[in-house]
Amino acid sequence: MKHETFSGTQAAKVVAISYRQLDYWARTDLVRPSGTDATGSGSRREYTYRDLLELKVIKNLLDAGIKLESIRDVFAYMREHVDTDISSAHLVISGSSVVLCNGEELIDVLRHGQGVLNILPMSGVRDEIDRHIIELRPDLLSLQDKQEKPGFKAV
Amino acid sequence: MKHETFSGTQAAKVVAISYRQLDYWARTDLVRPSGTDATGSGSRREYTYRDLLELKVIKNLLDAGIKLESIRDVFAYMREHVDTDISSAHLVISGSSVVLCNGEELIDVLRHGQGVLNILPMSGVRDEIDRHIIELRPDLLSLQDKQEKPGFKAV
DNA sequence: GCTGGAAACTACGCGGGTGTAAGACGCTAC
DNA sequence: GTAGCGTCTTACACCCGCGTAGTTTCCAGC
Repeated sequence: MKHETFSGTQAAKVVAISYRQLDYWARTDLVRPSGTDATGSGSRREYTYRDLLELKVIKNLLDAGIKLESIRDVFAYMREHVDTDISSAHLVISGSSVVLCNGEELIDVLRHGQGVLNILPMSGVRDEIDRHIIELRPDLLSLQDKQEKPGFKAV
Repeated sequence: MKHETFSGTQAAKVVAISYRQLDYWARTDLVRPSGTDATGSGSRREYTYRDLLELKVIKNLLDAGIKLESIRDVFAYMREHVDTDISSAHLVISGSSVVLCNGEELIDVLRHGQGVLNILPMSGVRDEIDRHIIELRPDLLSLQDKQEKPGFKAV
């Protein structure tokens, strides 16, 4: 499969953020394009589908009122510990630790939770991304293949 | 029962926030002392036990990485819609709406949730507050009575 | 090789949420 | 009444997360 990538402005549109946000996040190492990074004025960033998933997760967390600072911690933690298919799980943030859960596990986490738990169902994230991509680029129906794994692992 | 109240500095210590935070929150109408409000330089704010619960909830949400702006929305919503005993329930924040749940309801909320859910078990909040109060003022063991209702209602 | 457009870069500014420091005020004790 | 202490108040400054605007660079099309 051809590595289908997205420019900065395209990525921003797909995940519904401003270009300035995307740019700021790239400069401050929150999410850099894993396709091609910027190499100076006039160069082009290339975001992969997997990047879009991360960006959308961030956008959802922001919309939920989570501070960007905390989101940075979450992703730092995730990049270290998490790497599996997340589509059917829930992302659970408790303080500085992050877990992926489904079903009974999730309930268990809730019963024992002492602090605030931030919970994001990941299935919705993938669906949303796919919808927006099709809207923006109907040619990319080849995305039906599931080759591209989302980038997180269960801890 | 004597309406036992707490000064600004005492309240700040009990909920483990800085005085500047407490002051800022009072000035910007997030949490004002329901005992006595400030009436100028040298006056004294009087916070009730119920106020302490609210402050502690805010502190926990902040620690979980929630933006103060969102917390303002949450409390605006709660003051309108919520008014029951929260000690045994979970505070669930989904976007701009807030609910109190326990057991099966909570699970249902999770299964149908599309956005991020912020979940705070309230039992821990009350316990934490009580512990810190006893630490600060061992004389107040009269707080064993449950006369003071927490200030939120189920929606 | 020139030109136009799209993207990345830079500079500047702003508002929110505090921290620090110092001043103003009321109350209690003497 | 005045000295001291605990508070509230005010002023100032800082950093983060962008928005706005203008500039620079690359690339495509001619």
